[in-house]
Amino acid sequence: MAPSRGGFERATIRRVAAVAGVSPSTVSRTFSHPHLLRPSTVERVSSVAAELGYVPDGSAQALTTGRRGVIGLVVPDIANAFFPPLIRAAQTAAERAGLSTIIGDGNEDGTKEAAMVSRLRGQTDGVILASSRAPEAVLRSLHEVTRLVLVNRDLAGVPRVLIDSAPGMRACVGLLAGLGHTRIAYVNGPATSWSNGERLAAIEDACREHDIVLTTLQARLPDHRGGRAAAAEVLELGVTAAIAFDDVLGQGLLAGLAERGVRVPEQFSLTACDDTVSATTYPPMTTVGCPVREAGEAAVELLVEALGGVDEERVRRLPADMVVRGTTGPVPA
Amino acid sequence: MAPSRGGFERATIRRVAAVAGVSPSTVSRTFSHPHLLRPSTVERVSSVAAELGYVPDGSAQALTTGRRGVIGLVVPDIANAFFPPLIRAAQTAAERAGLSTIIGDGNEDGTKEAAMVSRLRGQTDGVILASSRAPEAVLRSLHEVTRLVLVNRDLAGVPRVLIDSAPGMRACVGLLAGLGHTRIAYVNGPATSWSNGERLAAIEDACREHDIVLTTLQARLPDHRGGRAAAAEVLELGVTAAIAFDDVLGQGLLAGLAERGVRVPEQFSLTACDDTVSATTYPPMTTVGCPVREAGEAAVELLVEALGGVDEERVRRLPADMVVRGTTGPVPA
DNA sequence: TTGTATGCGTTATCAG
DNA sequence: CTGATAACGCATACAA
Repeated sequence: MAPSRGGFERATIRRVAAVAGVSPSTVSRTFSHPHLLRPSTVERVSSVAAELGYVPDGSAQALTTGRRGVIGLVVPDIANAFFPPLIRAAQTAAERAGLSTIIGDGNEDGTKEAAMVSRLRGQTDGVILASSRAPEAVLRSLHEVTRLVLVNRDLAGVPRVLIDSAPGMRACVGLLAGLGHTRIAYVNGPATSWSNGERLAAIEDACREHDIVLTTLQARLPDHRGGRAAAAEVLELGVTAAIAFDDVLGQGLLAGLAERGVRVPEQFSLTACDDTVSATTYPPMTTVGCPVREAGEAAVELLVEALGGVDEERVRRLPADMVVRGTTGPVPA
Repeated sequence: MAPSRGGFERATIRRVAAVAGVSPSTVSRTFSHPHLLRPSTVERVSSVAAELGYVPDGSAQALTTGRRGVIGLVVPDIANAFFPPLIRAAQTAAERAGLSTIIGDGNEDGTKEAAMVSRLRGQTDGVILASSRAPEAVLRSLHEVTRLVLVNRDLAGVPRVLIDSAPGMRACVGLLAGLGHTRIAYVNGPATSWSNGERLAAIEDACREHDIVLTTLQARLPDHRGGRAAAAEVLELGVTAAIAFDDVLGQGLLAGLAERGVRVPEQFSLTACDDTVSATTYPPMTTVGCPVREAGEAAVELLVEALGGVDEERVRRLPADMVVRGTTGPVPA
């Protein structure tokens, strides 16, 4: 077997030891427990290591310590604007804990997700599964064999981070009620989405409270085009305001309205959720600002705790609040 | 040392072997070279492995084979809309090659990037560095010690994928010229960006060719707000059209124009680059569609080649072409 | 404070 | 076709 596939002669702990005139264990300690060594030794070994371009081999470390120093983070779609900030925050938090992050794209497919998590078992210390599309039973069996943290999936017994968009959604309904709207529409997101269920429930509840007539509809697809196409339907409903499942759908809706010459917020009001693209639309959208960064950090924290042996169930709920911008106005006369 | 940190009893190849009544080697072969085994043996071992929830330990595999089955992908900012599609495509291509992908966020900082790549050396087989902000010398020394592929960085001697936005940019100028525009502005991107240099050069060239007077300016920051703020400056220039470095800047510009009551494309024309958010603005922007997905795939292919021992310099150039949408129109009378 | 010996889980070599 | 054995690079218990 050729150990150096392709030609790079990677420096090993032994080579460094030989050059520095110490034993391999001393080199090892230089990196993992320098306080056990005489400062001058650390100094000398470090400089030799740097000179030789030595970097500890993660695989070998993993084999002896049982910790790979890598976690997995699986999301349904990296390209969905909701996830990159979450990924970024998680990645930063992980790095702070000395962990690298392998990103998995589940391709909006629960089966694919489960397969990824399984494979990741052999390469990571644990995995975070965000907005999973997989059925409960699958998640449970995954949790049996892997250190697992869920984001936006409420499964008793599994550590999880939940973004609670209900307060924000209720606030949106309240805002619209205050502006005189009495008939509004909710444009649903994906049926398999836990968040969609939560949001819908909160809106229904708030509408009852404010005596608002709510009509719900489903966009053909929960994306920009779907939202754009849904504008026609929404207008036919005779409502004066709409709440979109998320920003992407909301932005589509906004474009669809503009396309039809409907001025927002003068003639129609609109709110969305997530605050992914709301700040960059014109007019900027009133939305619910989901704390995705905090969610990413919290998920890593929970996973790190679990890796450390904490076995109790941990749940972190993060409230999402309304952000008022320019798409909400008084009901037209 | 406690081998099973935290409580999970991971099945090893030996346990599977014992239960299946074969030798460890046979279990190993069941997964890596099943064709060397009698089908019935493969069958039996596989079922035992499945029962025990056995997954090969990547670290141990890495140690013997010299291949970790993991590559790194470092980008300046995961949350920048340009990268997620590239990441996604790269990740998919990598997976097809049996590789997992560790994502690194360089935080728009060349030094941070270099540190990430260094660290990744111990955990990956090679790394892809996209739109690096690091100076040439740093990249070269990184290339000395790591299998490295660059995206959008033209460094002789290092395998690289270059998205050539010049044709698209020239086409934009041509389009505007055909619509009667004779004075246009270019809003620059980051100074350290290789792409910005390429785009500017192409535009200058095309403007000369079409007898167009070009004014260039710099947004305070190359983001949405920067673009929005730049709208005022652009309007003062007395030009009838503008080309933005990228979509984000373009979208900001578009919002800034709307804010000032300037109708696009009736009173002012606008083009951008990247096609990240152009399709979702209102009106949808004319832009240059960068083949980021292809770039991600190509980068992985180059890296896989390098891992396979291909030592010759490989360069892949991908042309970006114009996508005409709704922000370009005839010069106002 | 440092060195020596052993084993982590797997694969490749070689023997059968 | 299958089994025994020796590494891979590192961290640790133990010895010095």
